[in-house]
Formats: sequence, C-alpha cells, structure tokens
Amino acid sequence: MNTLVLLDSNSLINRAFYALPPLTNRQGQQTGAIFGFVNMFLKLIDKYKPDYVVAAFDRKAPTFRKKMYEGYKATRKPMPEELASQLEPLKRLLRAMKVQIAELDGFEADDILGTLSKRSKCRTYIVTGDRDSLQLIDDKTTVLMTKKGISEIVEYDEARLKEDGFTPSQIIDLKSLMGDSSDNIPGVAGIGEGTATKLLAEYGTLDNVYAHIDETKGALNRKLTEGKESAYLSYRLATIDRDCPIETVPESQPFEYEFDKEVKDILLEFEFSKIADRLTYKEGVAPVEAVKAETVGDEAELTAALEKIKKSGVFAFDVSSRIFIGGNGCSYEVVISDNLLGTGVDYNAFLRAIKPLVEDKEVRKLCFDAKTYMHLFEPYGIKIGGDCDDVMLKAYLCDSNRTFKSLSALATAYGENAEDGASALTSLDAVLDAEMKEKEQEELYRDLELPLVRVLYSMEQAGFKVNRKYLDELNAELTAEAERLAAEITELAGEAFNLNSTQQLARILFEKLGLKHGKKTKTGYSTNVEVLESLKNEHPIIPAILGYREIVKLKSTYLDGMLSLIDKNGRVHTVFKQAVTATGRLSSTEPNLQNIPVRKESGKRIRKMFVPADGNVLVCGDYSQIELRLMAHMSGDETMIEAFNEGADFHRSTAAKLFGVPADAVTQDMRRSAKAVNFGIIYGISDFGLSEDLGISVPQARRYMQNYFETYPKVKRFMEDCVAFAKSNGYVRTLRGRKRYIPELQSSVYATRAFGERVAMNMPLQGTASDIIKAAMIDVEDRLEKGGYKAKLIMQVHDELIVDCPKEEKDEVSALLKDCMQNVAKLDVPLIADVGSGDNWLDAK
DNA sequence: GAGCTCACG
DNA sequence: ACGTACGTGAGCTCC
Repeated sequence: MNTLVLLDSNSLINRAFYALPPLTNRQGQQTGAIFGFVNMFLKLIDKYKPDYVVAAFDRKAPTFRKKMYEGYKATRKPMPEELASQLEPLKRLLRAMKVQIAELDGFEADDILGTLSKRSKCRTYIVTGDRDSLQLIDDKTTVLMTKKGISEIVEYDEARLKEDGFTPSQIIDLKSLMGDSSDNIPGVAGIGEGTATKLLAEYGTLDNVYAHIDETKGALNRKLTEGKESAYLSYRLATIDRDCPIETVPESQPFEYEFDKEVKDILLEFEFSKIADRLTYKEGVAPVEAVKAETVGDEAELTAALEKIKKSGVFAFDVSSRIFIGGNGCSYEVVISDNLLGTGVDYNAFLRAIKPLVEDKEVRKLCFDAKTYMHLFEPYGIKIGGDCDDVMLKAYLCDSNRTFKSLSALATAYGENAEDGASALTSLDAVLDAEMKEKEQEELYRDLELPLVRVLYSMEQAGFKVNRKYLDELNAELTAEAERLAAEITELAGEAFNLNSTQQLARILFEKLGLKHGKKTKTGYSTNVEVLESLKNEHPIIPAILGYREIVKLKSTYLDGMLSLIDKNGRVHTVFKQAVTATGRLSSTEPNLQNIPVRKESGKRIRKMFVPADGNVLVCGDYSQIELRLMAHMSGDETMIEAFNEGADFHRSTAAKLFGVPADAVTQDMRRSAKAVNFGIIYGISDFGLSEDLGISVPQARRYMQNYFETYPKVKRFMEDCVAFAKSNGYVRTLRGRKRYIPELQSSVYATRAFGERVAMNMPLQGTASDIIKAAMIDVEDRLEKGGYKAKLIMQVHDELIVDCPKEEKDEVSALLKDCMQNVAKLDVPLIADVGSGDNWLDAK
C-alpha cells in the first residue's frame, strides 16, 4: 500500500512560529517559522517515506463553519504579519519539493485533509498540532500530533485514542461540550475537559447526554440546559467537512527524494545552508563544492604545510574537535596522534611547530575568537605576534543581534560550504571585511574591538583574588542561618516542602494559608520579592521566606558557585564575552563578576570577599552618571549641559527644576522621583514603566514625563530623533558608529514595536558609554605597560574599572586611571570618574 | 530547556 | 485595548 502524508500547514507553521526565535535572512525576510516547518517536514519524510505529500492551507475567505460562528461571537485574531509574510515563501519551497499545495476558498485546511483522507486509498498520515483532526482517525488514517512546538510527534491511531478514553467521532462530542478557544468553538459555558470526559464516558455521545439530562443535578444540569443551543452549534463547528470540493489528487504527483536544484537555491535564499547541504539533488546539479583540506599526518608533512602557509602571508587556524590550518589558497587538516593507531602528529609537537608562524608579525593571523587562542597558547610560551584578525568580532560588529558561539555556527549562518575551518575562515574574512566596510564598522574594529582583545585576555589571565578564609567563614554562617530559617518556615507552613520551588511555595501561601495573591505568571501566581514584600505583615512566614531567599541566593550563587572556580593561587578568572550583547557592552561568565552584590547589606559582605594580591590595594574608578552625561552631550540640551557643568548633584538639580523649588529645598522624596525619571529616560521611558517604578498612577507618571520634557526640551527631541532615525534606517548607532539593527520596529504587534522604540532610545546611550570605557581600558593598559607599572587592570563592570595595584604605585596609578577614564572622550559636559582604593572591593568603591 | 527569581550596571 | 521600563548571567525546579 502506498503512503500519503497530509500536512495541516497552517497549524504547523503557526506552532513553528511561536516555538522558534524570529530568525531572518540578511535581507530581513522572516524565516523562523519556515525553518521549523522544514526541519519537521524533513524528519517526517525520513521516518514515514511517503509516496505522496499534500500540504493543505486555510483560505482567507470565511468558511461555512466560521461564518456560522461569526454571527455568534468575535472573529479569530488575524495572523501576525511576521508569520503571514512566511506563507508564500514556504509554498514556493514546497512546490519546488514536489509537494502539492491544496487550498480552497471558503475551507480550512482540516476540511481538505478530511476530504482527501476519506477519498484516498493510501495509508494516510495527517500531520497537525490541532486535536480536532483526531476525529479523522480510522483503520488506514493515523494522526501525527506535534508536541512541544513541533519538535516531537505522537502517533494517534484508534488504539492510542482509546487509551485517552475516546473513539474518533467522540472528539466532536468532546469539543461540543468543552469548546476550544483556539478554534473559537464556544462549547458549554462552565464545562471543561474533565467534566466533558466524564459525561462522554458515561453517555457516549452528545445526543445521549441530552437524552439523559434528567440524571444530572444541580449546577451541571443548569449549565447543560442553558448551554444546549451552544453545544449543538459547537458540534457543527467542530465537525470537519469530509466532502469539500477540492480537486487535488494526491496520487497525481509522486514525491521525489532527490530534489531539483531550485530547492537548494530557495533554501540558500532563506540561509538554511545546513539543510541545503544535507539534501540530495538530481543528477546534473553540481554538488555542494567543498574545498578539500589536505591531510597532514606526520611532522614532516606539517613542516611542509606551514612553509606553504607562511608564503601565502596568512595563517588561519581552527583548533577544536578537529584541527585545521591554512592560508591563502591552501588548507590542511592536522591529524593528531592517538594511542591506538600510533599515527598522526603529537598535539604538543603541533603547537610547538606553529609557534614561529603565530609569533611572526609579518604573517597575518586569522581565527574565530582570538582570546581563547591566547589562553590556549599561553602554557606553550606562544604569544601572538601583532594583532590576530577575529571573524567573531567582525560578525558581531556587522550585526550585534546575532551571536555565534563557534566558527561552524558562523560559517553556517553565512552559507559557507567549506567543510574545513581554515577555508571557512579565509572566505568568511573576505565576506565580513566587505560587510564591515559597507556598514562603516572598520574603524571600530581596528581601533577598539581588536586592541581590546589583548586587554581582556590579560585581565582574564590575571584574575581576581578571593579571600578564601573569609569565604569559608561567611559560608558557614549563612549555611547555619539558612537552616534555621528553613526550619522556621517548615514549622510555620505546617508541612515540609521544597523552599526553592516557586510552585510549591505558591500553593502554601495562597492556598493553604489563604494569603492574597498578586500578579500571575505563566505557570501560576508570582512569589517574587515584590509580592512577598507586600505581604510582609500578613503572616510571620513571609519575612522568614524573604530572609531565606536572600541568604540562599547569596550562598549558592556567590559562595558555593565560586568555590570550584578558584585556582591554586586563590584567584578566579572570569571570561569576558566580547560579542554577546546587542548594545556593545561586555558580559562576564564563569564566574560572572559583573553582578557581585553591593546594594544590600548582606550583599556587601559578599563583595568584601574580593581582595587585592598580597602587598597590593584595589584601585577602583567609576564613571559618574555617564549615560546621563551622554544624554546631555548627544541631545545638546542647554539646561542639562549647564546642570552638569555646574557640577552639582544632578538628581537633586533635576528635582529642583521638576518641582519648582530651590535646590536646597529638595526633599528625599523629590530627589527619588527625579532620579527615577532620569533612569527612565535612559531606558527609553514609558508612562507605565515609570508608574510601576515609583508606585504612582499612570497619568501621574505621564505628568512627570511631560514636566521633564519641558525642563529638558532637547532630550525629548533627541529621543524622537532616535526613533525616527531607526524607523527610516533600520538601526541606531553610538557616537563612534557602532550599530544596532532594530527589526522589532517593523513588527505589526504594538508591544514589539514599542519595545523597538525604547531600544532605539537606549542603545545610543548604553552603547556609547560602552565604547568609551572600552577605549579607556585600552589606554589604561597601554599606559600601565609603558610606565613599567606592576599594577594590573583586572576587572570592568560597565562603568567601573578595577586595578590590582602594588601599594607603592597607588597614588600614581589612581591618577593615571582617573586621567584615562576622564579624558578618553571630549564631550560638552565633564566626564567624571571617581577613583578610590581599599583592601577589598567594597572598601575600594 | 523553559520559566522563575534575583544579582549587577 | 493593548502590555512594557534598558542590558546581562546563574541557580534552581519541573517537564
């Protein structure tokens, strides 16, 4: 018997759309849902080997079923534009793949599936995410129901459906009772899945439920009686039309497992290069051209290869699970020896052999993520000579919204077919150079990101000393305190439960203890600090939980989490990520040293754990309100510039203007409000956000904002300009030209677009601040080295730099740090950095 | 692996 | 009528 696969395309692409991130190709065409759909489809044909495939689509014109319903209640939500734009491209691809497209005015996809499955003599699989289609199951029709988005498939035949307690036709009865909000089927008000299942188990069909309605009592009887009309309407709505006038004949177009070249072109247009490479294409079509790397299997071959590479003037290296090296027009895979075979090149010998080439300043080096290679080479005494071009950074500057964690991921995204890392590097390098030039990112690369690599490497290498004795003592104390609070909470709750489980905690608080719940999350009621804080006086368990949360957070993240990361010298070595954030900031991992506590008293005790090397002090410089100063400079607002030039407390001065009082009459509360508005301005203000932050009404927040914009009129202008620029150019940029593309502005969804607007206002400030401190870091490192200081820059926290400094250098280094930070950029307002020092991180600030 | 919570600028 | 403050990373639960 032949096999037919029928696709409920609208259902599938819908699920794919919400399951996958909003991918786009480089033309900006949305491709995420297509990507999900195609991946699922390929898995499917692999498993079921269909002879024919038909993809059914809904047609916009209202169906008979929907029309009946429209008079009854509101219509379905329209498809978001980001998804709608993917339908035609998907159909184009499917047609090229010899999948028939079936659609019919006035009918939904499931009507077509119902009709074709009824007509066909094939073993038929219906692929969908909607349970509606389960009614189509029979002895030759199986429904493949997608789960978890579309990543998994569950086979439903009659036996499987029976396990759930239903026959195929009962699916219709079920829907008519319980309804289906996603399909706009009302059902009987007040009856859910549970009750509906019970009723059908007892009476079998909807008709029979109503035939025995006298046997039900109370509320159920009332609901059924009142909902009878709706139930029967729902029955008609839920019944799939298996006799619609669709003309498609599945058997007329055999599905082919070798595709036309056109399929590959379309896949590459979508930038699904991995998929494009995986498929087989018909004879006569050139297979994917992969540059074949020569194999290097012993040290003599390695020497010859390195000679050739040196002559080419470029040395590209990719050392991961396999090792590739190459240059202009040559590439090699170096086979590392293993004990079993006894062939290949010894790993240590390989590194020794490449040393001269890596250190040769005349040879241009090229790799993905140069900083990791500096760490890799360090134990072998290899120092990269001159700069090392880094395709990771080039790609990041071209589009900071995308982040690549490996060379292969980058190569895939750029549609590189090279199977070896060295060839991928050289061709990516050329492509990215052109892209950087077009996007005016070359200076930023050459003068900022590339020189920064060495600085970051040296900071990571140096590490930050941890006072181990202090850590252990603090840990013991917090452990005891956490245990005490845990016991107290268990006692107050009257039962043992997992204190770390928000779900279990919600059950205890809001069900068992009957406390008032606040806002909801996707999975239940929120138990976050804000909610708990509001209940502080309602029950003694609340303060105990707050205390427990605080302590356990500190202990697990900053004490226990730190222990395994301390090296034999008592230092932790963070890894700075230079190509992650959309704004240009760095991030810090393993451990994240950019979120060490400081705001609360308990957190300050954690911060004290970070100390200088023996005989040293920590010198710490941090920019004072750098983003607001940048706002003053970039907007050119005279009032704001003047306020900073006067050098007074800016929040206070803002408060004085907002509330119309002299500076010395500003109360704490007025200053707090002004500060909140200032922050809001940096984030891309919204009335709602400000009202939440200040705990005031939205109209009140709106008045604050209005007042603020009257005080600093050019700030308003600047923000509007940012949004307008972003809308017409597709990106915003920093003073130094770093760009962030904002595709969200093209969205048809209001919330997404509003987010895009806030991003447009925030990124130029956050990104410029980041450019500035990066430049300062390069200066600091340079001057410390040139001055022969032993002091080392060891940390950056967005607006703060930390130097581990011999005591005798403290004064000079403090001055040097301040000078570098303050004079790295010339603005219309002073750029102020406060510098302090101390025996631990807390005291140095 | 997603969702929640919470630490930082 | 809608649903948001900007940018991160880590530990924990629960599926």
